[in-house]
Amino acid sequence: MNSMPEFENNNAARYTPSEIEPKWQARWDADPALYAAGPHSAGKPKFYCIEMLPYPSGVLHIGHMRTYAVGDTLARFMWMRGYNVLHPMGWDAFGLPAENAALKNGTPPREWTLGNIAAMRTQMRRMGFSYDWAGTEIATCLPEYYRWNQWFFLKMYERGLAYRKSSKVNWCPKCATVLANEQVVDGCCWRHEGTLVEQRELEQWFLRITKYADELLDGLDAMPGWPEKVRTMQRNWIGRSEGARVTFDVVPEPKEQGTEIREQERQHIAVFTTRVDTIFGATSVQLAPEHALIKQWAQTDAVLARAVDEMIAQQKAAREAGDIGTIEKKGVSTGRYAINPFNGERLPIWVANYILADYGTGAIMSVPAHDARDFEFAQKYGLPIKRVVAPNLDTDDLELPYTDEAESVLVDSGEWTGEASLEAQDKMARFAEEHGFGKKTTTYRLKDWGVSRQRYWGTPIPMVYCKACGIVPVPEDQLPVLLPEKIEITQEGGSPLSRVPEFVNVACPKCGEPARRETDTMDTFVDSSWYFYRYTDARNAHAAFDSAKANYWFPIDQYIGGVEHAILHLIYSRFWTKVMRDLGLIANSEPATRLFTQGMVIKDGAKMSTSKGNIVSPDLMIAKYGADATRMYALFAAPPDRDLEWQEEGVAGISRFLARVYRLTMKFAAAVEEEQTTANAEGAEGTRKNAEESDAGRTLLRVLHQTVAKITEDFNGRWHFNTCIAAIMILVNEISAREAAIDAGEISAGTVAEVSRTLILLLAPFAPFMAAELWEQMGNDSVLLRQPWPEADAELARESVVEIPVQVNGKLVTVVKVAADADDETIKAAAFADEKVAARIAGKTVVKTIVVKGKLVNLVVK
RNA sequence: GCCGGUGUGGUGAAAUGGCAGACACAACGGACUUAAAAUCCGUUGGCGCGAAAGCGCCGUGCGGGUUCGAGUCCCGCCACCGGUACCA
Repeated sequence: MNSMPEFENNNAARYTPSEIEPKWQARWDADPALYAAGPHSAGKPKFYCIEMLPYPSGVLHIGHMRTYAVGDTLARFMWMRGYNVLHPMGWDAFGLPAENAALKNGTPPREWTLGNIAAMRTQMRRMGFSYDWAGTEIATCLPEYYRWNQWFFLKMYERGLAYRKSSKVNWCPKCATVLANEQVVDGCCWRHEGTLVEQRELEQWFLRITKYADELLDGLDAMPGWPEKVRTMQRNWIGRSEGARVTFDVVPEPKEQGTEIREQERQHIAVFTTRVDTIFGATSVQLAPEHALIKQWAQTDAVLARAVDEMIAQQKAAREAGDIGTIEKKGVSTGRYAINPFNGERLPIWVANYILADYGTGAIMSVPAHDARDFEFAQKYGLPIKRVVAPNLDTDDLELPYTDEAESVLVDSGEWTGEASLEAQDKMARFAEEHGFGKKTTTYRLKDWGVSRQRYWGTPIPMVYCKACGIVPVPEDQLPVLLPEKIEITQEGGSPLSRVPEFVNVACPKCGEPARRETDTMDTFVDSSWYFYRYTDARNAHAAFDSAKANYWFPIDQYIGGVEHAILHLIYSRFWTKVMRDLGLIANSEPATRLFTQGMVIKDGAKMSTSKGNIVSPDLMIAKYGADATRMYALFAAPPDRDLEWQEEGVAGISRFLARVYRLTMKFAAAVEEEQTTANAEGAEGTRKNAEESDAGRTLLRVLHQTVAKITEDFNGRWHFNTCIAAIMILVNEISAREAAIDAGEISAGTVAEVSRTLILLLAPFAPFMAAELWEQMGNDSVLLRQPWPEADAELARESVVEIPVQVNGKLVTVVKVAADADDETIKAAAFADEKVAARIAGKTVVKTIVVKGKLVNLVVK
């Protein structure tokens, strides 16, 4: 037995995250004030940082974990920078999976959901995320929260922003329920693959988001802190297009001729077009298969009826196959005609499968010469193609379809011939309006938000239907309308709540007579549309939140989440913000100044997901490598906005790095103590004496301060945490390389103390458990999170000698060393003095010398 | 089709228009060990020359351009990933 090495081994501090992490987790859990935001009057600048709240599915996924690691690292940094930080967490706790779980194993949705929340909260605590649980945690399925959904709904109803109308909805015949658009996958139910979703006409509640369409769209231009991608997606989703509506009269049926047609019996077709300037080129009118007139005509026209049915069936099939965009254009003539109000031409009316019923008016004028789709259609069916726009009046040969409008003029367009396209659009629309057959119109792709769901696990819509009084809102003082908890979830159709008599039967709030409650619940996107306001005042029992608190914290300084919410959640919550502003509750018009969308986590080349079976469990990672290594790897492996390939070897690498840091730092603890003792004795801030420090010590200090500067800069700007961590690794490598010198006392205790101390501070946002442990082991009893972030000392960070690459004609020849503050002439001289340079330029003429101070020299020779 | 994004070693990736491949992972070689693990040290873009120190050439998806100088900027392509899809 040779005891010497073993002795040393035993003496070296071993990094044991399995001991350190639970110890600190317990301490942090026991101190609710640790992550609580300070008072508003504290004189500190505020920083409101949120990661999108998760759905409590039961397991924290490594993809979530990455998002939270990004937010947590930033929040910790901002704490240390002296900001008043609000960093909340909550649960998007309503939704269909809870009902599915109930169906599958009989667990009541509430129980299932709260159980999942508890499990995930534990996972998050294990990761060491700095959430103010006590002050902010919310679960949207609790009455304390959802009563305010109901309250907002009533406010919107009062203002005409919530209304009820009959509308088409997605209906799964197997679930016997309405589905949200996002639950329709390739035309089928997400739970019943292969079961086509039907369109059913139902009475539904809608929120009038279209009232804010222009503001939602225009606001995007003034949001530089949001990714361009998200803004573009929202612009497309809102889909504003300016054009004109033009009314075409339908020519009466021959059989009707001779008899007097009364004005109210006349039929009209309104078409929407963005190119009214091309109207002289219209050669047919095309209606959507679902258009009201088609339905009417089909009643007496069996051939038409069959054709329309076929079209609708075919569209369904195409949707099922997922290739709705590539479906072949098909149409059938209705045998009827419409009159072009501009020139009196008689145009055949067709029904065509490429006309969308729910966009514009569900009808178009077909201008084959100037629209690619109309062109394709006209060619297929031999409809005339009439050119009415050209680059100029003399154009003979022109490839069709010709769709340019910016530099085109009208031809063969009667009195409008010669007009520029863009101007004609405006003039012709006004002409139509003056003559009563049209109007300038703006159309949006965005539709009002249908919020009714025939489901159980959601917020009850606070409305009552009374035979005598009609729709009666539940009075505010009767909120919340509680969701009954004892309910059997079955496969039966219709709203589950409609089968709970105690819930349904209610006295009319107005007249007191027996009435029925609304049994639909709200879309869960309502819950997440305003939750971040609730965080600012989460325990308020009298209001959704206190305006003063919301106004202090809003807008959110940094919102972090997945790009998959770019449209739905992020439009709904912008809408909600504007409504709340108009209700006088808040002062801001947009919820978040900056939005960050992190990349996906990839495993084996595919997005990590349960269905692909390539899930990595954070718990397993924590058990093997610790939470610090797990979260640090998630930040190190790629910049946060990029997709991240999860490689376990990488986590192992980080954990080795942390072990090295731990061992080194623990070893220097003695030096730190010595330093502190001396400092106390001298009453000064430190004993470092730079002038007397060894070269090794000075180099170490230089690297240290360079690292501080780099990380501080990256936190404030680009968020490239991967290079921040790399910088810390470089620093640790430098320390490691000087371990022997430190052991030999060649570097002063003051320097060793400063380096160790600062290293811990730098690690604090990335590896909070280990940093806290080391901080304590160094003899500090202060809270690491409350320590000020280190300041980079520019003087110490400065290099005295720099290496300047020398190029000849742009090609690297050598590197020369010069003083960091050398002037151009000195650098130039050093370059010319170099042998290799001399050899390279021998016999040639130097025509130009470029000196970039501190960077390089380039000699241009001939 | 349209809108984003990405293309750099065996892999993840670095690089305000200024030494391409930092920092890691993996691999290989070595030290320690009876052995292994752990740890530490070293090598690692390609090709060529050299006994070696070293030296030369090529190299950031492809083709052009701007510049003293391009992974980076401009023009035109290609591939992959994501979103969207007949929006009149």
